[in-house]
Amino acid sequence: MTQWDITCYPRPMARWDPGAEERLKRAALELYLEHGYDNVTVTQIAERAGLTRRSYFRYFPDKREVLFGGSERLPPALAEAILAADPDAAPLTAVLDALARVGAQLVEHVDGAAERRAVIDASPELQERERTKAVAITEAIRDALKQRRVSAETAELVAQLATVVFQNAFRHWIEGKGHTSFDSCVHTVTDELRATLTGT
Amino acid sequence: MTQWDITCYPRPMARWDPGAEERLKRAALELYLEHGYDNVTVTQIAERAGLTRRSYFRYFPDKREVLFGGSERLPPALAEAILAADPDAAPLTAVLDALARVGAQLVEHVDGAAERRAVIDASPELQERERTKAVAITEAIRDALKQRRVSAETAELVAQLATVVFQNAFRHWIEGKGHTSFDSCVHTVTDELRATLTGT
DNA sequence: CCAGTGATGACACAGTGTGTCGTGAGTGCA
DNA sequence: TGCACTCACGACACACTGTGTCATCACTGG
Repeated sequence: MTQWDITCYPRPMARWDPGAEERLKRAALELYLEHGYDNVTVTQIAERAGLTRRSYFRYFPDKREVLFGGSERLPPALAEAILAADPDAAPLTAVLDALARVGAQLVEHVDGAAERRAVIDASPELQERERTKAVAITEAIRDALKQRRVSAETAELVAQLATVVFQNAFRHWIEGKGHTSFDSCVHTVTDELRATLTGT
Repeated sequence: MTQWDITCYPRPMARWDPGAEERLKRAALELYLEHGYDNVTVTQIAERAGLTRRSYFRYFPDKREVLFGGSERLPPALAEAILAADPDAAPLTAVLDALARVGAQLVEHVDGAAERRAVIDASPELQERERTKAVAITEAIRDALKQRRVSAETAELVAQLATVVFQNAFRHWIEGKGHTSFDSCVHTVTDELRATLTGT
């Protein structure tokens, strides 16, 4: 009555079941939704995924990270897009364009975004980790700008500003799910931000 | 040879030594500086403070919080300053004025600011907690703005923007310790931010 | 058929955070 | 003086996180 002898993978795949990481992610999301993050133990997640507690920690460094798989690809993607932008473009312009472009394709293959948001919103501990992911974005933007010969000070501020735009745009996009493009969300937030700063 | 029979407090003070919380703060800062956050245990902190591990957790909810004592007073102070500002002032103006005012007096009775910064900068775990404190500031600003009848959307953005200003101004102030006023740091950052946004 | 590889299980251990109970110093009252 | 009362603290137990170490076992390549 085990659940991992259903699929049969071709050559270069693993000796045991290769879907372990995915099973852990799904099990964790389900359990966190059902009982709340604090009331779930790593042992329970591992057992639902058909593994032991020790094996969980071979896939994820701690109890939180299981919810943020894939987020490590966003910072380098943003950096690449920024470096590929028009060399003459102003720093903020280059970053916002990159944001809109990368964010648009990011938004495609995000499944369970609403569930993840619900779980995170209910747990301060998970919110702390999410902010760390946001900082990774900020740092990637800052470093990319430095490579474009932007001053350290300006790079830092533009990166923080852009992260504010990104977070709010993403929130807008989730709230108005499907009815608005990510690109327009970015522009809306940027315009509002510009209005508050110049109108002062 | 105990260290808590030196001072003698008046009536409404405690039965044991009332300086327990302060001793824990100092012990933690010292140990974190000496050996690094990860290599220090709560037991070591408590013992240096002349207490047991169990008593540590009666003063602080976890191993991190001991470094952030007093930070809970900043959000309400900011909120109060914002609500006391000129009712006709633009949202960002009101917030930045409050920031400069409250920050100026905050900066006075902050001892060991540089040490705390060094410890936090060396520990991702402490950085996560510090961001939580920043979010508390953002939320206080947002809620204060809402009480000033600012729209929810604008309040959110201005609050996030102001928090960016606050953090960078505080960093500038620490780096140029004593040579610049907190107020001027706020203005410098604000001007730079405005330049990047309007110049785009 | 056999040695090598690599994911996994089993076990041990330090450390965090919490619940519970006992103790002993200081307090208020007769 | 005596006596209950309060309350910070110590002592102990416990669940859980995160990590090191070793054994196992399936699969691979020869």
